Amino acid sequence: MAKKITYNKIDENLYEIPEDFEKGMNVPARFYASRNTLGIITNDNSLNQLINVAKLPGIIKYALAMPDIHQGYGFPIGGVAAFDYDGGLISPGGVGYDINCGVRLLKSNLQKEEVQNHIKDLTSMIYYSCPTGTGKGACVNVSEKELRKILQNGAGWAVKNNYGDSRDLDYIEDNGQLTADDSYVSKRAIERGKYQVGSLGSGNHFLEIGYVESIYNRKLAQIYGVRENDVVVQIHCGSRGFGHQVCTDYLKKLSSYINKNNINLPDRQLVYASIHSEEGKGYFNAMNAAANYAFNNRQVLTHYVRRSFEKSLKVLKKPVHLDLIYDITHNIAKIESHTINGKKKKLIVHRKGATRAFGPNHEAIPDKYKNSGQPILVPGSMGTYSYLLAGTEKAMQDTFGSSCHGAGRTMSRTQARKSFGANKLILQLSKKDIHLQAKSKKGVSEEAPGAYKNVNDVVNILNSSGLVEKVARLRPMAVIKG
DNA sequence: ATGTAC
Repeated sequence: MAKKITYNKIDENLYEIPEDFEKGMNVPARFYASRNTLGIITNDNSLNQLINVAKLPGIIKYALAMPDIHQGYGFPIGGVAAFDYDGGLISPGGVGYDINCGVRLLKSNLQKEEVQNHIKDLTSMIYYSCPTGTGKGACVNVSEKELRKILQNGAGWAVKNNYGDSRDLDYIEDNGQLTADDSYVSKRAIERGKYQVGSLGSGNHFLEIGYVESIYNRKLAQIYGVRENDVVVQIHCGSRGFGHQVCTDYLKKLSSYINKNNINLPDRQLVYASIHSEEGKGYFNAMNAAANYAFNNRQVLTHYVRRSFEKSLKVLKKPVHLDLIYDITHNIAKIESHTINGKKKKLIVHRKGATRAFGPNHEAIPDKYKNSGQPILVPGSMGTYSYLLAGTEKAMQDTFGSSCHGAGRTMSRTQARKSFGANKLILQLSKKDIHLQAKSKKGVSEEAPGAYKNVNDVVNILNSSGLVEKVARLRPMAVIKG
């Protein structure tokens, strides 16, 4: 029986497991929770995983967990961990299998009332032009040569090949391109990647048409360009089989590195390497290549969503366009500079099921949003609300400029399948005027809102902690799932 | 998350 985890209350919604709680911890472990979510969080293995992360060498300040934390591979999902760049620790478990899983938000020039009567046709048009589900299926099949260009150029590949506008790139985290040497990618990953360029995938990935239901902050909403009743689209997907293969490949390579260097790990799933070693450099480059694959994936899907809107809504007899508000990543490790004890320090920040949430005036934020902080997109569970938030200076100080990525599971996929029937869920959504088009019933059951925390709670925890500013809330009209 | 088992 594992020993009971004890923690101190630091602030209204912030708890800390002290450094002396368990031998080997280098820093305390901190997690954001409310009275409501505390019981859920302590119910799985995620806090033990967070304690193990706190034992890794070179970790800075604390191992952090956002309010959507749940158990993952090695590191908890909803976790943030920053490591000293000189020590150079990088770990695939701190990123996850779905490298650069992320979400983008598009805003149309249409109002809810204009789209409502055509929602089923529109959804169907998108569903048949954007492949969903596991396995092969792509908007565009590419040769190895073209795939390698995607791995190097990210979303820039899509724009260059007429899947989007060059302005789109300004509104993607890191402009949709990270530096990557694709020679570190395995042949097998390349093979899997060729047939999934422009595909949604399955699991919690989705494509959603919705509208701006309420505005919390008029000034910020104006800067981001959203008003009540505006029709919006969210695309949530990642690097598909390509990223999965990269993770698999490097877990194996880094496991050999751990053995070769006689490193003791708190958990075998926490394999890592120094980014300055050949193995670590390899993972970093392959991970960035997968991130580029995902950025490009979301960009190609955007193109087909735009074409579907134009075709399906011809009846409106007006030009229809969708502008990208922002595209944000959920699963990645990045080299960033942060102020630690008054001094600028180069860090490797792992965000797994967590997003970047930079505050106002950060150099990485597009000019248009400079004064408002970075847009943060928090999709809720299927058929519930999603949020548009803004990063704050407090997030820079307390969480290395990070926020949560969603509602966060409370139930395993298996448990959810046993607990919720797909037909009943579809009916429940339809009663709320939400149209669902899904490839598999299994997927629908696994994604039942009852298997997730309440996204309103999660967002309010971060808001009351000062880490995010609430800008707007989105309500779904139609959801496409794998 | 994932050719849900190399």
